[in-house]
Amino acid sequence: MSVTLKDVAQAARVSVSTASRALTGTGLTSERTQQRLTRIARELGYRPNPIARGLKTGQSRLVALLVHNLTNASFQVMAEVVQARLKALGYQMLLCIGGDDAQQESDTLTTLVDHRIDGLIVVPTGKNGAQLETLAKDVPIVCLVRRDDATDLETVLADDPQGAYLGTRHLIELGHKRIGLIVGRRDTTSGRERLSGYIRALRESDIPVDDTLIHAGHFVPETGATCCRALLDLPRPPSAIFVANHEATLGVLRVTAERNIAIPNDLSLLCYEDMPWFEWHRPAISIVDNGARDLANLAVDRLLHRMDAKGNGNDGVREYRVGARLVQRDSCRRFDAAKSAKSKSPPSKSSAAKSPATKPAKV
Amino acid sequence: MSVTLKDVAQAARVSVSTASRALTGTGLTSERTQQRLTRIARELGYRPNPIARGLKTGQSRLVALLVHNLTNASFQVMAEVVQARLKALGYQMLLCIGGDDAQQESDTLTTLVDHRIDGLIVVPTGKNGAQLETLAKDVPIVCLVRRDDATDLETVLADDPQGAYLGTRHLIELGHKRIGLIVGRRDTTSGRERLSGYIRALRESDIPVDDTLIHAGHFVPETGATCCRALLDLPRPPSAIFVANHEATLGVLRVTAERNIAIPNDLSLLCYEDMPWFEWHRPAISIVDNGARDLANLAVDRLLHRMDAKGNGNDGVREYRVGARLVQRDSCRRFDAAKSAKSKSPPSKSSAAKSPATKPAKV
DNA sequence: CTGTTAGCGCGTTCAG
DNA sequence: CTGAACGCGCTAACAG
Repeated sequence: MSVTLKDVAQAARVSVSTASRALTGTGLTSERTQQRLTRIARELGYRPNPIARGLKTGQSRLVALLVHNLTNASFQVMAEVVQARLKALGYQMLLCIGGDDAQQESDTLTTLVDHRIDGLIVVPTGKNGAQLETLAKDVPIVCLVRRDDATDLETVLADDPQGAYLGTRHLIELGHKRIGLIVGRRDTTSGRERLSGYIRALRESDIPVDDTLIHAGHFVPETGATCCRALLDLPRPPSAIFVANHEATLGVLRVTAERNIAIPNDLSLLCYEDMPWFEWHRPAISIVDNGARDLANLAVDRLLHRMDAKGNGNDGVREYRVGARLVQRDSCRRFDAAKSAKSKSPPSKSSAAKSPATKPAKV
Repeated sequence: MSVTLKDVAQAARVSVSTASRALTGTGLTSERTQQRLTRIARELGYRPNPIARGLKTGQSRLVALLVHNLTNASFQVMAEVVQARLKALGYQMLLCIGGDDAQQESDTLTTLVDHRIDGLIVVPTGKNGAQLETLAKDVPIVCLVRRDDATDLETVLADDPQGAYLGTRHLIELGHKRIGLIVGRRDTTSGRERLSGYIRALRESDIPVDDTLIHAGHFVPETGATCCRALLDLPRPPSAIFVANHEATLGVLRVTAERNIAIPNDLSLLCYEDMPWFEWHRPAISIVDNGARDLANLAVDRLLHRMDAKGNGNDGVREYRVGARLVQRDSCRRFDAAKSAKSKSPPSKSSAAKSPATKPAKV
C-alpha cells in the first residue's frame, strides 16, 4: 500500500537502520549517504508511518485541544489558532468538545492519553483536578482560560480582573454611575474575577456598589435576557450595562431591541469577548477584548516549551495572564445625568423610536 | 508507565494472545476466562494502546474532518456533530482547517493519511480531485457540502436548488417582484445551484430575471456590503434581498443599519444558513436553513457505512441531498406594490428613521 | 479453547 | 560510519 522504510533501504542497498538514521537526520551517517537516502526517499514518495514511529518513541505527533463548545467565539479562534500553529510544526490537532461537563471531560481525557497525545491544552471544568494532575505526569498539559484550582498546572488566563476594570472604568469616565453588570457564575474563575474588576473600578471612583445592579448567571443567552429585563425594570434602571458574560450577550441585545431601547442613546452597552459580527452590527458594539488569539498563542508556546523540556519542567512560572483591551466602537456614549434626569421611568418606546440614527450613515 | 496486555496476561496466568482474544471479545475464548480477564483487566486499569493496535490492524480510530474554517456557522455545528457522533463510537475526531485553499488542503490530506485515519469527511476545495481520488482507495471518504467534480466520491450535499427556490418563492408569495440576490461565486456548486433555484422560482411566476439584481461574489462580509449598496443604489431598488451567500450576511446587515433601512418595513431580508444570533436579533432574521446538523449526521452515517463495508463499497447511490427548510421569522413582510410606489427614490433616511418598532415589543 | 510464533514499521542498542 | 538484531504493544496466523 505505501512505501516503507524497508523499501527505501532496499532501493538504496543499505540496511533499514542506516536508512532510518539518514532520514531522521541524527547526523550519525556520512554526508553522502544522508543526501542519497533523502533523495531516493523523495523519489519513492516515502512517508514515515507515525503509528510505527509512535509505538517506538511513545509519541504520536498529536496534540489535543479540549474546549467546551464551538459556539463561543473565543473557542472558535482558539481552535483555529491552535490548529494552525500545530500544523506548522508537524502536529495534528485533536479537537474535543467537553460541553463544560465533568463526566465528558473525564472520559475524553482518558481516551486522549490512550491515544498517547504529545500534549494537551484544556479549558478545564474544574471538576477533574485529580485526574488532570495524574495525567500531567505523563503528558505536558496547559490549562487555558480557566484554572483548575485542584491542580498545580501551568495555566494561561485572560486578565479578567483588569478587563472588567477597564470596561467599568470606561463607562464611569463616560459619566455613568449606575452600571448594570451581567456576569458569569461565581464558581468560575472568570465570573469571580470580572466581578472583582467591576467592583474595584466602582470603589476607585467612590461609586457605591449596588447589588441590585449585579446579576450572575449561567453561560446561556437566556441569562442575558432575564438579567437585562430585571435591570431595566429597576426603579432606577442603569444608564449602562456591562455584559461580562459573553454567552449572555445575545439575550441582552434581544431585550433591548424588543423594548426599542436605542443604543447608545438610551442605554450604553459594553460587552466582553469579541465576535466577528460585533463590528458589523450597527451600532458597532464596544467590547473588552479578552485576547482569545493571544491566549491561544501563548498556550501553544507554553505547551511546546514543556514538550521540549520533557518532564524536567517543574520550574519557573506557573500562571500567565494575557492582558485585556478595551475596544471602543459605537455602543457606549457619554451620559449626562442632569439631562436624562427628566425621564424617571425606564426608556419609553416612543423615546426610543424617536431617536433615529445612532450615528450618521457612512455611505 | 501504563499497564499493558502483557501485564494483564501475567496476572491472569495466561498468554498474551488469550488475553487479547478475551478482551477484544472475539468469542474464541471460554466464557469463564473471558469474564475473568475482563475483570482483572479492569482491576489493573488496563487500557489498550491504540497505537500498537493500529500498527497491527492498520487502523487508528481516528477520523478526520476537513473544513474551511470555524467562522462559518454551518461548519461549527458540523464539527460539533461529527465530534459527538464519533466519540460515541470510540473514534476521535481530527479537525483540520483548510481555509478553502488548494495547497493547504493537499498538505493536510497527505499528513492525514500518514496518520492512517480510518475515515475522512471533507469539504473539498475542488482543486485536489486527483489526490482525493487516490486517497479514496485507501480510506473511506465522504465529501460534504461541496462536490469535487473531478471525483466520483460519495457526497452529501445541501439541496441548494430547492433552498434557493423555497426562499425566492416565499418572497414572491409575499408580493415581492424585485428581489435582489447576493450569492456565492459561480465556480462553487452552491453558488451555481442557489442561483438556479432563484431563477426557477422567478420563471415559475413569470417574473423577468433582471441581471442587475443578481450579484455573485466571494465568501466574505465585504461582498455583502458592496453588493447590498449596489442593489440599493439601483434606479429601481429591490423590495427584498435574498442573501444566499452566508458570509455576506454581515455586510448586508451593516449597510442596511447604516442607511437606517428598517427591516422588514423598508426592505425584506432573507438569509441563507442559520446562525445562533439570527433568532435573537430583532427583527429575528428569516432564513433558509441548509440543515447543517442533518448534513453532518448523514455524512457520518455514510462514512460509517463505508468504513464497515471496507473496500467493497463501490456500489449504491453516490450522492445525497439534505432538504432545505424555510424558517420564517420577522425579517420578511408582505410587499404592497401599489402603496410603496409613491416613493420612487430608495428608502430615505427620514422615512427609515420614522418607522419605529419593527414589531411590537413582546415584553 | 489455548499457547507459541511471527510480524506490523520504525528507532535503537550493540557489534563490527 | 554501518549492519544485524531486538522490541515497542498488539493481533493473527499456526499448532496443540
